[in-house]
Amino acid sequence: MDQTHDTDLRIDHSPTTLRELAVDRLRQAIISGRFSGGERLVERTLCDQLGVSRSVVREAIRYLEAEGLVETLARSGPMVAKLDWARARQVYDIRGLLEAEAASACARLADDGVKARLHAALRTLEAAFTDADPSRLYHATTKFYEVIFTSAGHDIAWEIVQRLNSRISRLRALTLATTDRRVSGPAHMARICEAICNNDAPAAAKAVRVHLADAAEIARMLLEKET
Amino acid sequence: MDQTHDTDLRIDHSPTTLRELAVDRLRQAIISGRFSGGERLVERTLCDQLGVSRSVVREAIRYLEAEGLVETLARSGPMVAKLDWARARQVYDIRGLLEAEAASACARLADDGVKARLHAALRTLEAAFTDADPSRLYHATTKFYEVIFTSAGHDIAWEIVQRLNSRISRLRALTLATTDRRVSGPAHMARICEAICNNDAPAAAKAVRVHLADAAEIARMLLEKET
DNA sequence: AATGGTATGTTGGTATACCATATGGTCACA
DNA sequence: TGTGACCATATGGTATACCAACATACCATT
Repeated sequence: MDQTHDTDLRIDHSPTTLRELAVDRLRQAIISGRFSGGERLVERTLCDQLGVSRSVVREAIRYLEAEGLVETLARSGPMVAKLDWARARQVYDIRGLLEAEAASACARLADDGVKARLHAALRTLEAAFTDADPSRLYHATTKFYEVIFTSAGHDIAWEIVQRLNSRISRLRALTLATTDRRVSGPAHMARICEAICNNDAPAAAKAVRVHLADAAEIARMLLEKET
Repeated sequence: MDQTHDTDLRIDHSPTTLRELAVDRLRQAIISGRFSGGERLVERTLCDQLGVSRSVVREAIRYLEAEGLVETLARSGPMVAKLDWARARQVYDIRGLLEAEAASACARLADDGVKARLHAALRTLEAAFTDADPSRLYHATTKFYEVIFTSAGHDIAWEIVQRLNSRISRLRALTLATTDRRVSGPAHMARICEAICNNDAPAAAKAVRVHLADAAEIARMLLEKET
């Protein structure tokens, strides 16, 4: 709250380059399933679709390649990275480690401001769930975790989790949509929120692990069914 | 050993693109301290130094940017990412989680082949230590962990750890060099190796955590001393 | 039908041109 | 002397054109 005073009257220079836009668009297109796994990404086609030049497209692809969303085959060019259960399982395991740790730290540190933001995120999440709005639910879930990670000071872990999430984004969208079978989604989140608001670190970590184990189980069934 | 028969007379198509080479060179230059943290990376200068065109340099920079080694400021261009203790601490924490989990899994799964490779890696590590060869020590340590992660099937976690390691590479080189104060380096590794070879998962995880706590402590002192 | 050549498409690599912006300096003027 | 206008330079961002290598599909010859 003290250094904001410094940056307060700073001009919001936001020169969002074309490249950043292209990265976002492409990432979103992959995440949303617009491009399916294994699909080739032909540079010049993307130039037309995005309305930018090859330089921009190529640099965007390099970025997404380093993110793990795109893999470039030797002489065949870039394609959307494929996802099998062996890899997805690893992603869920790593998320479990990082998110449990973050929730634990958050529970130890949470003050009233954090708790308020967490409750707010939970409310929009529940609203999105009752409205059956997948996109809002997706973003609300992300926001919920963002509060946990950033208030715990785990910036880098949050970067990693976001990257992992975009890799399994299709699965994530599916699991979020499949939660009609159980009331798991918001119920799990509510338990996480409750544990953090009670400053109960072990309970928070446990609640996160339960939620992720559940999500991973749903993901496994989805993945093994479709192959 | 059986599929090598298939690929034996296969031409070793190594289409290492200029871009990959550029990425490796730049990464190595940053890791080795050739470019220090905060230093600007002027594109056209890099073109001359690397002997490639701007396209290649720019794409390489995008890759390293996504890796977290380079950050691009709004209208000032790319620069080598800086590292403070707040971020380094997070990196050590995350490494602790991932490496402990990997060592644990490795200890559960390790068969004779894994144990042999682990011992081999440990021997070259110890040799590099007695020879006081920092570069070999660095690579041997990396190799040691690579055996642990890959034999545990934690490919993705290994990717993440490697990325984190390149971020703190300067620190890592320093901590590896500073271990004359204690005999910690290879001694810790030996204990990790021993626990895994005894298939003692909890001991392996604990040994990893001890080693990392030690490394983090050295890193903290180094970082706070130089600022 | 098998073989060998050919055409096309895609990519990697490069060079170059143009524009916008930031920076720093110079110079005229108050 | 200080101030503001102005310009030159450096740099990043973007677009475009070109070429070579390679893979794939297709076609012709035997």
